[in-house]
Amino acid sequence: MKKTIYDIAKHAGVSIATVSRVINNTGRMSDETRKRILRIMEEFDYLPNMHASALTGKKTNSIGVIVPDVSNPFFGEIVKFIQLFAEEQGYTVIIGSTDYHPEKEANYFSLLKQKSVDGLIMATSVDSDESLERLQEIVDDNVPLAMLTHDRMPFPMDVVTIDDSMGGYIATNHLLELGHKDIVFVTGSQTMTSFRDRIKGARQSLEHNGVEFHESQIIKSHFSIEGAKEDIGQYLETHLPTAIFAVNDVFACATIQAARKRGVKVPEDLSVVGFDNTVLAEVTDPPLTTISQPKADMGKQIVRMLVEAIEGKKTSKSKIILSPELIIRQSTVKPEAQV
Amino acid sequence: MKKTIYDIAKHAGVSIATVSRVINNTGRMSDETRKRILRIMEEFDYLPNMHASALTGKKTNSIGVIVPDVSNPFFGEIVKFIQLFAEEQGYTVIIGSTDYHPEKEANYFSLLKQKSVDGLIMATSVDSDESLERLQEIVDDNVPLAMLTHDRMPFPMDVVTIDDSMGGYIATNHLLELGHKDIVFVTGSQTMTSFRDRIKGARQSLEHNGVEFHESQIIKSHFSIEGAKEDIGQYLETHLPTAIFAVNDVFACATIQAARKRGVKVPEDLSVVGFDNTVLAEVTDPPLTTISQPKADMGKQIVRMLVEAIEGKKTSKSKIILSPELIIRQSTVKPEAQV
DNA sequence: TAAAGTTAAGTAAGCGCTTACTCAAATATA
DNA sequence: TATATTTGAGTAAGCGCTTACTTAACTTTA
Repeated sequence: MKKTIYDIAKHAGVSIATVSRVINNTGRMSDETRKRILRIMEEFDYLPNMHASALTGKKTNSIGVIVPDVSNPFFGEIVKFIQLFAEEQGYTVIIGSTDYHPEKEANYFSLLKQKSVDGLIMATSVDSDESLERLQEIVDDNVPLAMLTHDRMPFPMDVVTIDDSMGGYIATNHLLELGHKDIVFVTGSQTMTSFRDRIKGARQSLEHNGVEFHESQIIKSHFSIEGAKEDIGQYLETHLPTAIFAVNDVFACATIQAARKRGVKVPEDLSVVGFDNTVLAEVTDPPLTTISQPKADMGKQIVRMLVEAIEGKKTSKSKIILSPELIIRQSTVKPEAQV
Repeated sequence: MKKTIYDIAKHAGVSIATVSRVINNTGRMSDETRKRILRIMEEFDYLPNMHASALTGKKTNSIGVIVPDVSNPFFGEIVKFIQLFAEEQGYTVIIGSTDYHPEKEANYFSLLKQKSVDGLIMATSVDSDESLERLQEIVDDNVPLAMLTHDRMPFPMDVVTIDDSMGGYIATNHLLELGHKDIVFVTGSQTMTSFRDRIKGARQSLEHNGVEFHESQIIKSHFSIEGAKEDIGQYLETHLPTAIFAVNDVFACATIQAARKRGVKVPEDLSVVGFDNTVLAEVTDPPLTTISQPKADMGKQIVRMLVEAIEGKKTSKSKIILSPELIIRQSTVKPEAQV
């Protein structure tokens, strides 16, 4: 039932070596033979057993992608683009979603090593000792690495990010320009370097504009939208700023909902800025002013770099920093306009 | 650098057969030997080469999952749950997103066959000849299949769905109970059996309530949110109903936006019901009345069934139909309340 | 036209593992 | 104590492929 290279060879009246040569398009051989073999492969619906070829050291044509959470639309969209471009280049994608758990991340590293992926894209902040140890093994195997949306490099690797710090800066600038002075920041796990940078940029903006900053202006929240609503809601009980900048759209949506639940109107009583420009920003009420990341471009660039590294067309590492963009919708207004 | 079973065997002073036995926990052997070998494997960070073991016919501990679009929050969430439960059972997940393209679907079947996945979960409607042909090969290999969210079975397989028809029914009933008579339905590709069933249920509800139905009450839209906005907007130019039932939340959000763009207010001028209860429904303006699918439960059940089939604990096929639930938010009101 | 070079294709080793078969030593049975 | 049985572990074939090496049949070259 199962077709092997032997079946093809037998039917073509050649040796398996010849068949292997046409599979890999290597060696010399008469055009006639090659065509005949191709025809027979077609006819038999023959697909080479990739475990056998991987065992001999060939590429597996697969790349691993590790993201914190596929169900976050930002990563959902990113993954979709990565998959699209990887496919164009003839690679399959194996996705791991870590739920922000370092152990899961470490497990994925082991797993992807076992699956012998040809390269690895990471969109998580790899910091746990366990993860780094596992990643080290992958590095030892000379598997190319690329990091997306983070700019920390535990090992030499290609990087694609946006300028998160600038993103935080322009978001905050936008609020300051509107006239807000009392701005609060919502962020998540501080291990996410992208979040840290966004906050850093925000603080720089405050500083440049001569507005003071206190640690108490930061809400550190949990990751689920429900958890975030809770955390933000509690904060709002004690202090109601005129504007909030959240480090991603999920938090921004949570902010809007937490505010609404307490009778605080967005944007009249509270302006909100998000980050990522996901579908959530388009759809939420009010539509969210947010910082856009060029997701398609990011996906394309990272796949391009990784594939070049895999195929040996590129030996040095590079870093691509794309620009974030402010998308003004209706969740931000001047504080004068507030009730 | 690379550790093989030979390295472990040599260091343990045993044959590779013995090492293999401890890896697979088979055969008999003194406790002492087993422990010693385990310790050495640990020390060497040894992971068996899965291509080698797959080559001998062992399971790969991976399952394929095919969805139409990972960036649709409904599938993003579903995939997340599938991944979670699969992992608990010791399986990796290889995800394919087809963008509703039959050729991509067919490609994924080939690919997953090559990767020799142990089982396959499909959340797409498999109809193209090409896809069915490729799927046939997978069936011939006795790979267990499970279908999610669809209830069409090109081959014998396990199924988990909700009762889509009932979902359409209760959504429409809700609108009728509010007093709407002029209801329009937004749907997508008719190859999606789930969409067809939702519309079917809607029509049944109309019929039971003595409300007439015309084909012109159906808007067939494209899949991207932008395309849908366009399609729905055009329809609204010619006819403005008092309520719209969209077969998923993405279409419902598109409806709200298309309406808003034309100055039609939701819910005052137009009530909207969605389907799926994704994060979009929570977040959109106004929050969406929608039909909820128990995604976590669906993910859990389908993984459970598939794994049981893979591990031979289950030979007959079964079908699990879960109940949809109406979640009333603020996008639906009585037409009397309309302007 | 004989020696040298090309060309098309075959032979066989090896990738890292599993497993049926084998075997010697230890233990049980009569 | 002689024989049968169990136990722990090794031997070697084979999974489906790739590829270095080899070979036989042609072509060139001088």
